[in-house]
Amino acid sequence: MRTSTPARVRFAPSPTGVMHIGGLRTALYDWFLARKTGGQFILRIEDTDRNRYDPDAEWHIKESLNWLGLDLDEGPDIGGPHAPYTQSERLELYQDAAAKLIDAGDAYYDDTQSEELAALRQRQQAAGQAPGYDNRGRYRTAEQIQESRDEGLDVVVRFKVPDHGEMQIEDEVRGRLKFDLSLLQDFVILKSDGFPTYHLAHVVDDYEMGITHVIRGEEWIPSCPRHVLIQQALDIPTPKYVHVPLITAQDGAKLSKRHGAQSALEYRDAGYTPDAVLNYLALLGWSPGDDTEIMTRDEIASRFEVERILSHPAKFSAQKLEWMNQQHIMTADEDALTDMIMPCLERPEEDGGFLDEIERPIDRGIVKAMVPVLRERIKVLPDVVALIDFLFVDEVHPNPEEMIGRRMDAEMVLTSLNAGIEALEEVEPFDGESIEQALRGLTESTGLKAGQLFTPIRVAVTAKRIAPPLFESIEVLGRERTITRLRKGLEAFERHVSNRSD
RNA sequence: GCCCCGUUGGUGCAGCGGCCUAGCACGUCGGCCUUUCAAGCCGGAGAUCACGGGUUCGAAUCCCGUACGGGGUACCA
Repeated sequence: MRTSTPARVRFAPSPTGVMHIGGLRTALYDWFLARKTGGQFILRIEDTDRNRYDPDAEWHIKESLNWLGLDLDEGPDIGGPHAPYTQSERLELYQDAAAKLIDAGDAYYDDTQSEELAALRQRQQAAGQAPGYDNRGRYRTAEQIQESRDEGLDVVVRFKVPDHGEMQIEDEVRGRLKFDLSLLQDFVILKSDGFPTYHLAHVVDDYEMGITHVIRGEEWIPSCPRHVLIQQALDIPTPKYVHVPLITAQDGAKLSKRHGAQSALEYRDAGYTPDAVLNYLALLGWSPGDDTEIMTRDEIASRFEVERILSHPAKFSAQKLEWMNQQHIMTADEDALTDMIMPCLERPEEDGGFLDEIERPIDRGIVKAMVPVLRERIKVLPDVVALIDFLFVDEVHPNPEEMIGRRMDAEMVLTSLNAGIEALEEVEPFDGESIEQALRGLTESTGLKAGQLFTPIRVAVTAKRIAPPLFESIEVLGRERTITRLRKGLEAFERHVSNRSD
């Protein structure tokens, strides 16, 4: 294995809304790289836009990372050698950098007002020209700026972009990127409210925090030359750039609520396991180089390589995620799986949990006993609700008509139920294996086929046509309750038959 | 409009100049197994490797163009 130097990577979201799976995947790649190289994974909150600031967002971001198990080495809550990790608390740093750039002649104060800018854009568009700033503020005098300030006008700081030249940037996934600087206009680095723009703030912070790899969405590629320009002017090194492809919806468009594209926490609530989501997202834009698909987080981390990140966007497939979830559920630790299932059962009926008439808390032992047979027949955790609720209700109301399975008549139902009651009264010990033996033995004495024998019993015991395996279910239900249900089922069926013949 | 990135079956990936009569997985169809449902196993359909030119003895793989898709073009990130 090639030895790699420890990477310092940061996940730097803006607290402007819920955390989307696209952002989450970026965080994943950050984390994988950090863990693979023995480096650090850092969270930095980029709250430089006070207009879009959402106070709940930061919690949502941390909760999402936490759920996926992406542990932080440095961040707002846990601190670190470069604290604070929230940009609004580091304003001085950016203002100093801006001042330095102004002194060196790489940036200037601009008092062009937003209305003027809007009018300019409008005129350009009307004339069929490319809309953009025309660098009109470049040669303002100190006096002019002071005058504007005195009048209460807005003053920003703009970076002065060279009029000519080509910028080449090495991208770790795309190779060499080339940009024509003459197409790039002077851009704002410090807003009139004293806050920096993304361009300035992240460059300063990445340098201050010793970031080695900037992993971010490909929507940043076009503005990357700005970042390198700032670095050159500030005389600080350029980190490695890793622009990852977007995740799109089935129609190729950006993921949105419309597409069922949800935030990370919605997947949690819908019953996906963190390992499955992590595994699925990792493979959306990266692969280990062979056909391996199901992997643990440690496997992914150890096989992760930035060079193997794809350069084209991937469409999100809910179907494949479901399959992958099932795969992880099938191999998950039994206790851990049970723990994940419990809240799905205990939440209120209206939220998809057990019927409200079922008493809380739910008996974890019963659930755990069923986990081995449940795990391979659920796609998402809440699927267990409909599968095992019959174990928790006092009474069950089977539909007699459903007891008559394929190629069966009423007589067979009676035979099955009666024989079942008799056999289950005797079985010792009352466990799955013995129950199976006893019930299977009945095929000979009754002349019924296995299916004909078990269908009425299943329906009487569970009130479902589709249920978990019978013998395990009966064992967990217990002898008393099983026999009671069989008797009631028998009565109900007899009533049903006589009503029908009337 | 201009700039940037991309393009392998419906979807996610493998492929890095000959091993490709293009492999794997999801999905789909059929079968087996079977107490229901799953899981598992076996098999099928599905791709002129976006298109057109080059380079080469040889191209899905390298180069150019076109088309299409996406992104950017803010005192948003």
